[in-house]
Amino acid sequence: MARPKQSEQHPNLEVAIKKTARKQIAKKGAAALSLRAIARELHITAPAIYNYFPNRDALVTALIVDAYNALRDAIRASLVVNETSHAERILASARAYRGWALAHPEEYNLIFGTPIPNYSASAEVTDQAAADAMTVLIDALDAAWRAGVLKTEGAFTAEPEMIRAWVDKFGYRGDPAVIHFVLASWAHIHGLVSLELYGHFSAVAEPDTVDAFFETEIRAMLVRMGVL
Amino acid sequence: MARPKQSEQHPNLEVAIKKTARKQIAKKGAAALSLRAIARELHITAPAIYNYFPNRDALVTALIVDAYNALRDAIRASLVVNETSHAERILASARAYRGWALAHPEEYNLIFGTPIPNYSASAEVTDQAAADAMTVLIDALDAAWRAGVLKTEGAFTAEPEMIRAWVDKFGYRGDPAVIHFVLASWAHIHGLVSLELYGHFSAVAEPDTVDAFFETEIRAMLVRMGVL
DNA sequence: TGTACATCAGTGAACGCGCGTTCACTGATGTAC
DNA sequence: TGTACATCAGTGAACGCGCGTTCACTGATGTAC
Repeated sequence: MARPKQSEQHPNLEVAIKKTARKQIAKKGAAALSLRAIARELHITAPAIYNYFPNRDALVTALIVDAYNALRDAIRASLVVNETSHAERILASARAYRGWALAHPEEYNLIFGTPIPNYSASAEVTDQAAADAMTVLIDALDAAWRAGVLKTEGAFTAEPEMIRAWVDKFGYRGDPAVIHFVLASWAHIHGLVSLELYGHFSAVAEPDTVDAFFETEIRAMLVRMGVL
Repeated sequence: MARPKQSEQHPNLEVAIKKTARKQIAKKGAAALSLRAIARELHITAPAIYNYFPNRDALVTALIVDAYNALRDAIRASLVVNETSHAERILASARAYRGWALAHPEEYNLIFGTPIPNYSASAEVTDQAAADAMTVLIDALDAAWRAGVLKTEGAFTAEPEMIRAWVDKFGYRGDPAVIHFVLASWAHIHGLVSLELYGHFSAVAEPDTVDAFFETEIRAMLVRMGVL
């Protein structure tokens, strides 16, 4: 049968493929991602996808990179809007992180969830995207530290080797404790978000009630850093 | 061909099935769990598994329950051994949590990782196991609170609705802030552990360096609760 | 403006594979007499 | 101690399915003349 005029069905098929992939991941989980299922939903044949991605792994990698970039953009946007105070900026970035995760659980999964079976990431490209996202967080806390509102003394007794590795990786020139706080905050927020996302917080299946708990926790985080 | 004498090959085939399942999950991820692959490794045929589990989902459910119980036991053991002080007991339980997760990443995944595609948990039985594990954590902090070494004032300005739900669920009769601290600590530790587990902390792929960072963090947790 | 042609995004058939589950069966085991 | 029998854990064939990937192909599009 004749090939339908490309522009009629999908103005940008590469984007449509990724979009459909995300939709299916949201429904069935990243591990169940299938090229044939994507093709079916787009009313194309499976081999057509190979014009845009050399194989399934390449598609997954593209999705992961997109996810990192979207998360980074969401956080960055929250920082720009909030210029009232460093405390508000940091709180806003934490809320943006959670907000993005709740709005795009399938992409959050892609980044932070269980590794997908039979998929091996092409580390270079995903690592770069991950570092980009991390940079936004570092910048936010660095700005607070430079402004003198972030108290780093007593952050740790002996500087963990891990912190030094991160400082080196990002060529960070400020107080290493800032990096420590970035990683600690990230871990805390990630813990909150991922427990919420997978339903471990809902003692009574009322998801909305997590808001206040999250708010309390990120404020405690700022208290620890001396910002609040 | 003749059936091999049961006791010769696998003294307890049900246990062997679960053990092999765990092994394969560790290697390929929970999503890739396959009855046929398990059978292959055990040198039996796939239908034989149906003598022990009515279907694949039942096996997964059993694995999840086992995982919750193993985690609970690991934490409980750490509490019994450490009776020097409440601070040490709580630190020990945090270390036990991490230690168990690192030693059994596949089971940790089963509990806290991305939900498995095409698997729907039989909630009743897994919820009970989850509650059992949570009870151990609650008891540890409750004991510290009763001994007066856990400072709950100022834990939150307004009690989050979520905390009340948890207090009700466990019929907890102490200060609701204790429950708040349990959930907060759990989230923090879970965040640390899951980022470590999925390699997000290894800036330079040296996993051992996380130890000191984790130690610093759980101490900060205790400081926040007034125990340290 | 009209025609010949190269491009290349998509098709459809085919490959070999592994999966969960069902079914009728078999034969070693332990028990009752 | 010896024999008949019920039990039931395992077998092997079969089912229908969806998967990633390959291949030779087709025909609409845009371009060069």
